[in-house]
Amino acid sequence: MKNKTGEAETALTVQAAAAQTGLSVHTLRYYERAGLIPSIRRDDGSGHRRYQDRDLTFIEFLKRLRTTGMPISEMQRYADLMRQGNITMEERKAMLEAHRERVRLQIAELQASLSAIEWKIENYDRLGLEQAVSTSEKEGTNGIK
Amino acid sequence: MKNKTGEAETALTVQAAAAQTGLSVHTLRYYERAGLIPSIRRDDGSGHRRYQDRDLTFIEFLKRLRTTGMPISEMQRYADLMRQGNITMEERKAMLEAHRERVRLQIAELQASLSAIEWKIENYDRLGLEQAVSTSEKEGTNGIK
DNA sequence: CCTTGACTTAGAGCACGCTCTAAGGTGTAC
DNA sequence: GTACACCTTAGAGCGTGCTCTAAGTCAAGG
Repeated sequence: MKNKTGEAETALTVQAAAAQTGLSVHTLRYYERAGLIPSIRRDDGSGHRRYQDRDLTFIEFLKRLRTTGMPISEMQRYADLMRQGNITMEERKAMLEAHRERVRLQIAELQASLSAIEWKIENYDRLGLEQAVSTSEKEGTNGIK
Repeated sequence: MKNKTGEAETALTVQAAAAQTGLSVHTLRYYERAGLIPSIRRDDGSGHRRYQDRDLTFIEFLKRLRTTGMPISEMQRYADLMRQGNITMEERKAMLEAHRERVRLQIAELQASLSAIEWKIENYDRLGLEQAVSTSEKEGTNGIK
């Protein structure tokens, strides 16, 4: 959905920005109100939001943070630091480093869980349609409800 | 925290089960009420829950499903199927297979986000304490608030 | 001019997954 | 027998992250 030759076109409406980022219009406004997004420029007459390329780039980054489970409150802190300028670079970097570790842990946990799930699926294969009782479930058949 | 030589001891109280699984007492009862856990046996006189090894094993599996983002409603469906016995094995296996794909996707997404975060951290290193404006943020310094 | 439609705001509402409360039962220790 | 710890239940409450509503503004088209 690039404009012409892919050069700076800027100025998307909130709808267009929603379409492009995959967030809802509501969520975009919510993020801005929450102070996560710095400043979105407005159209002179109407006061409507006009998303520029750098806004969209930053929103993509915010999406990364959310995807990886960073709470809104921490993203607010990060955005606050950005607003304070360069003197906060170290702290921002430290936040990202801490978050990086959490993400690595998350990935490791998911991988362990994936293994467990795969193992369970293989169990269903092994004990397939002949026998039933799997290695960790001997329930069923007793009408509990 | 195994009992003696690590053999079958069964019969943990809800507190002990909570300690062992890392879930709260409240959550254990909530899961049972929600029909996620099949049956937990009760003490004759008091009616108190007595968690057996297989209960704990199954709870660990439930934790895997939750960790990987399976909604409670879907876990309820899975537990329902278990209660219906062996004829539902295929459907249960299908559920796990579908979930496995979602988990794989999640991991891929997390890894992509991790890369983005790492890249951003490296940016802070590169533009370090000398210059400030990073590749995707030229905010700051304009007192918005 | 006036309708249409996309936008604006502040604030209410909602789904999810717990988490806690209130009122009461059981059983062991003194 | 009574204090105490620990359990039971049904149901209310809560934090998070959206999601939606109501009331109003603006600009372009007929």
